[in-house]
Amino acid sequence: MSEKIRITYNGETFEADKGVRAGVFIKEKDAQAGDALAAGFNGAVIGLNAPLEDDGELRAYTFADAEGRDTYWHSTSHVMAAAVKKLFPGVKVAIGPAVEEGFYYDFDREKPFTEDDLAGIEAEMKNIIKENHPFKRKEMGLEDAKKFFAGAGEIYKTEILEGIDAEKVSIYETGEFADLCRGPHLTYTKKIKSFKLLKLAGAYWRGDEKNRMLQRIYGISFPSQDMLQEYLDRIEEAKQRDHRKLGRELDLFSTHEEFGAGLIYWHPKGGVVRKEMEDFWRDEHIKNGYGLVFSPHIAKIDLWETSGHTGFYRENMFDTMNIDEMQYQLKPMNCPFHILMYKNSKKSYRDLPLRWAELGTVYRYEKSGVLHGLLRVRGFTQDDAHIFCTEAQVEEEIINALNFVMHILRTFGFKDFEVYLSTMPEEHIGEKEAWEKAQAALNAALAKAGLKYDVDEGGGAFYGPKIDIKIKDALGRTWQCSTIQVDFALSERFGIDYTGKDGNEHRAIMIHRALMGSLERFFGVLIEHYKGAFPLWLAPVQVSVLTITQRSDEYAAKLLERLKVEGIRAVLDDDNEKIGAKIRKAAMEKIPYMLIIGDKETEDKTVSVRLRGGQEAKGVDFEGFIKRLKEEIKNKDIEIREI
RNA sequence: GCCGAUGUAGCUCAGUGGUAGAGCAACUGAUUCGUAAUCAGUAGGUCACCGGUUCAAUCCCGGUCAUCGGCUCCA
Repeated sequence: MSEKIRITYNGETFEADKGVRAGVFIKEKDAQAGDALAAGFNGAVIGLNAPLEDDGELRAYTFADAEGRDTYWHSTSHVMAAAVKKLFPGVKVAIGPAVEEGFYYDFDREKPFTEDDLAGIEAEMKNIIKENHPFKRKEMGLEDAKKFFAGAGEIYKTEILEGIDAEKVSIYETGEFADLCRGPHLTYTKKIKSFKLLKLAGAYWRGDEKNRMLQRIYGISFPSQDMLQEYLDRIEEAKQRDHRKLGRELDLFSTHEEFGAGLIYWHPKGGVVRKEMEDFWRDEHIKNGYGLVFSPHIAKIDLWETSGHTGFYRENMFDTMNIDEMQYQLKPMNCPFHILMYKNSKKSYRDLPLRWAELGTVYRYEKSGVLHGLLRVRGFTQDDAHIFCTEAQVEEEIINALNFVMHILRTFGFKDFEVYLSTMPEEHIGEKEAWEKAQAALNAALAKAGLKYDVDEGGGAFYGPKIDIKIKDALGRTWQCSTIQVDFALSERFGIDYTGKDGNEHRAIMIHRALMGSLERFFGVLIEHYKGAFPLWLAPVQVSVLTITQRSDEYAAKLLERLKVEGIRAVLDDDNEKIGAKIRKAAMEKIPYMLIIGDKETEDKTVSVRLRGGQEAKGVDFEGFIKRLKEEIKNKDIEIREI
């Protein structure tokens, strides 16, 4: 009679033989759990092969769970490594984890892999899967493992082992390939139903550019072909939304690499969107008690020395320029200028809080390899603001800023957010007490604003704690735009003071805050979010008037004039083309409304309306249509209502 | 910056060791048409830039610049 243990599964407790394998147990108790990939036991993720030795709570993980997916992808990465080792025997393996979407494995090989190699590796992976190898777990003493991997020439594994402080480590074998690995893994390679190797990349060993560059292969796998196809379709959809592609197609902006990488040229159509963004931004700031300020683009280097930027921010700054024998610096940030304005006159507690906002254009040196369309550039306009306040006002100012951010982001059509509170990092300035007070204020503000958030422990800037808000776009991708940061450093460096009620000088608290972050970046996110089909209030062209024959040109021109008088951005398409071609052209430009004008409309003095989605309405009263448009623009409606 | 790929007409892309081609866009003409492409014609390129090999280079080699994918995920 074997020893018994007690296992709780799905809320029910069972007696089981000690040492029963997790997968066997799950299969017996749960007919529904046939697609289990891994298991959770007393808080740890384990393989289905793992024996259960103690009492405890067990659960199954499928591909629907992050734990299940990680196991699935991690195992696929082992299969890939096994294939690579077989095809390219001299290659050394580094690490091969599951990532957010898929997996990778880093290899050290003299010659980089080519796209053609991927096909061969995929074929070999298919063989390995077909041969249905088990993922065999073995334990090995630390010293034995070092000898084993040193003997195999696996220098990266031995380096990893140097950093491990344990008596035993585990090895997973997949066919002939043995890898140092914590696991867990799938039971057999055949569980991997469909996979694809996606891209090749160079990656530094341990992410450090001082280290050797390894060859990384990325891939992804799924339990069904359909799921893989769905994933590939989503990649394709993201490609279609790429703001760089749409920016060109819709004539929104351009870059001119030959005259400077990472610098953006806003064309008139992009300019309209920017104008609307800015107008809205300014109006809302005035309503929310901000003063609008403007500051220069350069200042003597001395200012940046006082602010400390020449120290901690040097590598992101453009070189200085020599003017009248003095060194001037193109600004990478607006804050020092706002501080100079603050210090221009003596401030008292009665003046605070002071909220100063600026659409300030800054220039930052970014490494050439990280530039990316509108999202990572070298010159951009921040929607920056600095709030100077007393310690007692911090919490309220943060709440105001949070509500303000949400109002702005929601108006632009974003509904889902991820909020992070980043706290004191190891390297920081300022007293611990000040940090704790500020963090408590941020915490309280988040709670009062009713926002769910995650704490990024130690993730704050060295000069203060911060709240970051990431927006989720139509494809569920997240983008970091908004940030609210408390800054102890600059208040100290510049001596930002105010006279208190008690007649003494006190240190003011400075809060940096950006809502959209950078106009360029936010514009890029908007383009991708809307796939170029902007809401009416942002649309570069709001209405296109299309004539069916030249007989309607005169009436159509009158309509155009009337729309323009009403402040609506309208164009007339009186080209000598058939109506189908004109509709196609307007549709590809993603214009929200088309007015189709033929003999009938000219006769009745009506318009025929076609919405961007394709819906049509004939015999529509023109003045009523204008009224509708103006209402929709005023409300900043995201969707176009059916007519 | 580093690794890899790429750079041919405004755009999307063919192509070859003997100085280039398509579709779309543009322009001209014909057509006057009812909800996603009318027909015909014309024009448009230092084949990214610099150098080398060659009788000859857009093509082969080297360099530069730029773009794209990565370089955060830690057995």
